Amino acid sequence: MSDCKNTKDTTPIPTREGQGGGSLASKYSPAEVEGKWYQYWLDNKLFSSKPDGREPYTIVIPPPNVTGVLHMGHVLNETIQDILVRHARMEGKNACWVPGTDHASIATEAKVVNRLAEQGIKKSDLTREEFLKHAWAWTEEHGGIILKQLRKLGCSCDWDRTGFTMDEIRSESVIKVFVDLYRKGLIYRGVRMVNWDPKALTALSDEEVVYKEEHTKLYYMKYYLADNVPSDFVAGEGNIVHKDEKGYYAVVATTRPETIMGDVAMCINPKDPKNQWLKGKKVIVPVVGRVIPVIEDEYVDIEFGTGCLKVTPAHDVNDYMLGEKYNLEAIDIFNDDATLSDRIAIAQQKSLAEVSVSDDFVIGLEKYVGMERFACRKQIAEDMTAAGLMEKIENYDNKIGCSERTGVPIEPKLSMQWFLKMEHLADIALSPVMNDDIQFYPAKYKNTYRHWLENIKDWCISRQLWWGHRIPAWYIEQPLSTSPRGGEGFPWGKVIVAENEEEAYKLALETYPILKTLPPAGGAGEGLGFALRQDEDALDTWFSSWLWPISLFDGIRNPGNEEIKYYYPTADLVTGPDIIFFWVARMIMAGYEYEGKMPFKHVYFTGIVRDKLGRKMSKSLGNSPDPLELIEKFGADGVRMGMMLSAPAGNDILFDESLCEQGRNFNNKIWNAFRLVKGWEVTDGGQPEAARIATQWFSAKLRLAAEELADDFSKYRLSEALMTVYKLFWDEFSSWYLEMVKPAYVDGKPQPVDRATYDATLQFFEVLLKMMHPFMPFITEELWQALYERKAGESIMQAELHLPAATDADRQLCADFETIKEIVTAVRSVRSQKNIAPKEKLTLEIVKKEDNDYASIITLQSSISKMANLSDMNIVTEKSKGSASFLVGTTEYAVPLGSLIDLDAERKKLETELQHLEGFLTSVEKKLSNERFVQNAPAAVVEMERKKQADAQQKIASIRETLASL
RNA sequence: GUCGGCAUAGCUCAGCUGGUUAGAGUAUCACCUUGACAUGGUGGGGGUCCUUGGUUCGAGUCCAAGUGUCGACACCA
Repeated sequence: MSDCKNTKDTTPIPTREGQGGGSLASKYSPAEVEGKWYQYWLDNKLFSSKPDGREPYTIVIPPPNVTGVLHMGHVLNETIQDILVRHARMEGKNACWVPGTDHASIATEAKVVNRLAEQGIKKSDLTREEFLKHAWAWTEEHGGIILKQLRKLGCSCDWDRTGFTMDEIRSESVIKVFVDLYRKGLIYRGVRMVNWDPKALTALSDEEVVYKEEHTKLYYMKYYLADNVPSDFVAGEGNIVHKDEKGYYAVVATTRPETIMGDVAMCINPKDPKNQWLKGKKVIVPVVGRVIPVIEDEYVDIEFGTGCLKVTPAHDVNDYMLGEKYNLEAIDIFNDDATLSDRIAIAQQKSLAEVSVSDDFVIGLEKYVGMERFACRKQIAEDMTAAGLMEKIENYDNKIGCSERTGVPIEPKLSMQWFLKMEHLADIALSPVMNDDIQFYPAKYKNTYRHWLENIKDWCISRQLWWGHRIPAWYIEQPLSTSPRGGEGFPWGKVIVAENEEEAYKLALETYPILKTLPPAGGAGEGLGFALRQDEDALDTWFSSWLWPISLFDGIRNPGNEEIKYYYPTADLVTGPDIIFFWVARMIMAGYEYEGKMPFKHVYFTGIVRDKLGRKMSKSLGNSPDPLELIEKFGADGVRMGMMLSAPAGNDILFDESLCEQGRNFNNKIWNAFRLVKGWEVTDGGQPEAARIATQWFSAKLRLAAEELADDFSKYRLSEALMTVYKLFWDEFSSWYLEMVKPAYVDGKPQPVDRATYDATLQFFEVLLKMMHPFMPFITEELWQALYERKAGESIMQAELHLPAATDADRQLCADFETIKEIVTAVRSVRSQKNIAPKEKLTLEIVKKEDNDYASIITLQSSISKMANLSDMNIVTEKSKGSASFLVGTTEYAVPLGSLIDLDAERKKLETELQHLEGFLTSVEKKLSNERFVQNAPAAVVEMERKKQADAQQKIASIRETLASL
């Protein structure tokens, strides 16, 4: 034991043997401990859950991307889930945490495309089947890495239940739901304006568009009048007319000059005084030479730009609406990758053929064909300026809608897509959250949720991707191998939605009996007289994620099975508020639609993990630590604690490595407390009074703490719960309890501890370990196993925390102990001020007065003696001359100092305190002398003030007395 | 622009239905290498509770306005 301090040996303790603390290293080393116990938990199937008679507690993991790697956001999220799961498990619930991964169609497909590109393979050169082979290979190669990493963190997931959004069960569930919703009339297909990602080459949902602030330009372009303007033309009052040598013109402001190629009208507000002269006119689209009408609609903002709006129905959502309203043609000028289509040149020829337009206004569009959209914007602006068609260009700050995944600006595009009607689903999902059937933590997100549901638009669920669930829709076609069959009344091109191709054939024949009249086709596999071609599109990833809490228990394919009946609804969902619409809201919809019940009872929204300067963690800033390196450095328990120390629900957390350091230090503290206790030699001697009192007090303290802890958990205040156990262990247990029961040293040798104290201490330690286990699973298991002899396969994970409820006597004892602590601290403070060594024994005098409140303290005096290192405690009526005194409550205490006393300093200290007390008394008396206070305030409050007054008066008298005697 | 949250010690945050001259962790300062732990011990200092007004016997807490800040949504081409 004596050489402990110098040892650098960090070998973890042997678990069963080696009860002697003396063999333990002075520093806790997590590395081996953590690996060892995780394997033990796995070997003994301690995470596994099967339905039984106990109350279930279920969490489904927010599935990370299958090819992702662990980042700090995951650490926060998964730590919280693990804490909740472990806590529930120790409450005796049947805890089931289901892990899994998400196929993340856009992200994964993009990664596969990139890798193929590195190998010189273009996606377009591959068939769908070939591409999917590559994608699966990639998934198997990189998939599940993140799940392995979760084990390092200590996550107690039931790994046998691991799901994947594209495995068989989940895929079949998705298809089944699609078919069902289609048959319910909630899914439809149609041409709509959608958000097009020109890099990923797919449509996106509104939620997948993020807006970015950008500095752009506002271009003011000249649209010359096509009408002959009489020479005596006079615009009315208030009109603003533009005219130059080429003629009269209107000015249109736009941020996207390249889209003029799709212009089909110019729109003004009918009430706009400055543009009245344009009513009923026709104008020439510059560069293009197309003659377009001036239309009127109040949609146009009079104040913006010049009040003239160019209408391009194919490339702007609002213009699209105008186009619908006024029956305008939509000219799509872009290819799918947002390069300029050759349709623009064709359109120009067509428009020039109709009306003759002076060459002054026209530039041949061939040169722009194939150009990238932004290059074209720059080019066309230059060309227009050169041709005198540009009035001016201004700087303009704008928010651009960009693809969440690829980051490129979205192109609004008309296309044929599949949509899910949201009205009914939003209806069933709103009220459970608003009336707290499903509780949000923090509740502020209820507003966000409501706002979204009340303004919801139909969900575009089709994606032009291959990696994902292929839409189960087939189009009826004529077989290729036979000559065209034509014929009126045949359903060529009609869509059939079914769970598989076979079903689709059946359904096609049922729906269109006329198909039965066709002679069989000749080709292989074309026994029927028609062919079915499956839709090429895949489904939005979230269309599978939204079923996750149901599909993980196979509740879609096998409704009402044992598992879904037992585990659903799940208890808690832990996720970031950034996916409240993508995922949380939609799971609630699916939950009510398919199970008739909420998918989870509580939603815990985490904050975003930022660095200590408040910046988002990102690869480019290099401010995102690698969680695995942190775990190596501080241990998983240390990292978990570092994360949780400052992570109240919903608040962003400013992560700093020093928090993990704090966590590691705490582990070390626990470790060393264990070393102390396990190093004790035990005798059958009697229990010292100080130790007897201490054990009594600490068992009361534990009961109170357990209540506090339960309260914190019930409110999902996990960082406060952690702080509760942190202080309980470090301050109450280590600094007070252990110091009180610690046997003394005699002649440099530690004395043995009595059996009663030893047993109690071990029991306390076990309770503390259980309280800390959800937060720090590894070290608590290590020490729990070493504390007592355990059976094979046993674990702290399953140890329940049974503590009797705290009693009034417990509360009183703990309150008295707070007084003791004050006295001890005051004595220590005297030592510190007077430079008296802790070893030197002191005497403490309790000054007896009428109405003194020290009665209960006297019974605890042995503890005071021990902690303050006193030789004597005397009750006196008159304190010794030359003593330092202090007040605790209304009782005066004094430490005789003899020659050590510094009268000036003592006087000064007392005067400061006196001043403070007098100020306090004044404020209390002011209150009491206010008649309205005495009349209006509750009696208890007034009584309290009177007590404060009396106490203060007593204290002041006591200090005055002391001052006088000095 | 609309809506919402937040503003308390150097930092990160508690502070419940208004009622001790406001608390914690951390940082900081002083002292201490003692015999579980210097990844430690002991003691201390540190606050105009954003501003202004109001309600009230009484406001960090309730109300209003303002300022700052963060977020959601909507966007004017």
